[in-house]
Amino acid sequence: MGIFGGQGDPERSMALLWAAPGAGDTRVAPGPRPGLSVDAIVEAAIAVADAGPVEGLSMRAVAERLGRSSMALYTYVPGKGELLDLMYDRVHAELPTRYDPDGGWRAAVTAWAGDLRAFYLRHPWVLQVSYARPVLGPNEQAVLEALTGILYETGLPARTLRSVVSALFHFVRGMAQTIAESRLAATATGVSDREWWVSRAGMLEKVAPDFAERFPMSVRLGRETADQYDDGAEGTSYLERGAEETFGTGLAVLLEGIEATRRNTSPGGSPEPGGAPWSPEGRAP
Amino acid sequence: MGIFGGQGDPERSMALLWAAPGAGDTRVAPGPRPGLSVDAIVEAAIAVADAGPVEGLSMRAVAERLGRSSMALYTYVPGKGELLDLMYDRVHAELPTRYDPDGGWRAAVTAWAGDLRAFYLRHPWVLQVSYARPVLGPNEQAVLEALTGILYETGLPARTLRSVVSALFHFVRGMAQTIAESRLAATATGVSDREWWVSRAGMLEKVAPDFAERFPMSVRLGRETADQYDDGAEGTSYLERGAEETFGTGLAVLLEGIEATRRNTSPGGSPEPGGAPWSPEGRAP
DNA sequence: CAGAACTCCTTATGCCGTACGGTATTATCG
DNA sequence: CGATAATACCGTACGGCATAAGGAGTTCTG
Repeated sequence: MGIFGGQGDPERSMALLWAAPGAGDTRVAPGPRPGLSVDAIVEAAIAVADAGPVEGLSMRAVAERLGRSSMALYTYVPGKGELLDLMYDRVHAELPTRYDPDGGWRAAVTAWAGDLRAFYLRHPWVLQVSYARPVLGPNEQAVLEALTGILYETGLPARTLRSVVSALFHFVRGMAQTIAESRLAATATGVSDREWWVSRAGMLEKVAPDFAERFPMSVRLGRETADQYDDGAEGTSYLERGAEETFGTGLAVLLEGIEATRRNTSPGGSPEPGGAPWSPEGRAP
Repeated sequence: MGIFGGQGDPERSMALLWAAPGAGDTRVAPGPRPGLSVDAIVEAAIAVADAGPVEGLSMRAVAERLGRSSMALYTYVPGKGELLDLMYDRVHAELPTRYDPDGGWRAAVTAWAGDLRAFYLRHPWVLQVSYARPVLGPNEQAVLEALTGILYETGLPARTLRSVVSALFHFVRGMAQTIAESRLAATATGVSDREWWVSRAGMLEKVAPDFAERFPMSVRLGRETADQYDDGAEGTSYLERGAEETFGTGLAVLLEGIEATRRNTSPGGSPEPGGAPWSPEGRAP
């Protein structure tokens, strides 16, 4: 999903993204002194986006926070899309650029994933930015660089490594998104996760009394994992505690997969991990 | 990423979702004969959404396709959010509800993932619907049921199984989203993936001449995986062929992870897969 | 035939991004 | 000093969006 970044004059976008942080101080041009700066606008926009749902991020809202009219922003930034690209890369500077390799790649990947997860939860709007045509700013590149460096330790061939990088990103993004949206929904509607699920379960019973026969496996899974978080502890919500376990376990499974693939590969045999081959045609109509 | 579904009167939403397909034929109420139906509206909306980017899905556009005014839709459907929920569940009926268990769980999961991927590519807008507070319709439930059934074959404990289900969904969604957005960007801007990357690479060189020193691992990965798809074959695009390999390999790694976790677990020992434990605090500022 | 129930429409409100043109400010050049 | 040009910022306006409110016409039940 994704909201798309700017499309107007990519050269200008890239220049803005990669501009040295404190550049362009000396002023010689005529005209009134600039009261704003690209940096200030990006910062304000991040604050607005962090404060609520993505839809709240409007040019008007950002300008208001800076005491200007929305049109004043267009002096500094080509449009909303480009602003989003700048915000996107800027916040990525929060993430570590290096992980200690001494503890082994598993520990490093685990730390990387945890940091990224926490980062997405701090800035959920980042998850709205499309990653098909990446922003290609320096800070996101650094995050990718860190993970790539860690994974080269595994000795996996480059093509497999690329796949693993993708899988890890998608996993962390997906998990974080679930939690972020859940939080958002809770504050937006005033209904907690638990209340929501309880009420929904009740409705399901009414509207689909044959649920247990139609979906036996789902019911079984629900039964066997239920009641674990019913202790009513404070702090994180019902769903979030479950999500944390899901994250940890899922990540562990992925790491096991990397380890196993590594073992299969390193003898110098086929560069492909084992398992059934996959071909792109779906079987559905 | 996520557009949220309806929030007005959940009872009505659930009733609409779980309504029997051909129900409510006999007409006794006064008033003019209904010229539309929920089904017809949902179908039209799906057609509109499939035809282009999600932003093109507006109440006006759907109504226009049906020869009505946008407000006429509100007679049948509470609002856009609820309509989206209905569309979401409706298309999920395209997916198989059962996978042959005789070939083993690996083959079945592979088939499931391939089908789901193809499905998302047929209906990219589905990826925009939030899955934090699931729609909980019958057809999506059936997809979950199918995967759960397959995975119970592995003998994994329920809690691990839940994590694996999540990981698989996030993986397929993420991979499909990359391709879908890439296609969208290509048709929207008229610039192919390859052109885009080439042009971007050129800009990067200009704007960040020290790229190779700053990001050596990324450069190495790029070098070692480059030129594989340079044969200029027709059909699928440059990026998509890479994405297909990435999908297959990533899925294989995941399956390896499931297999390894299964082996670690089945002796009756700890129900947790191996590897470093994960704790929810990030280390970043 | 009266009244109620129902479908569908027109209109209006308040958002959004941003195009256009105007005004005030500040530098440089003569 | 005055003229000129470049710049920052603003007011207004356009076309889009979801949807609230209320009205017109249609079809049933009594």
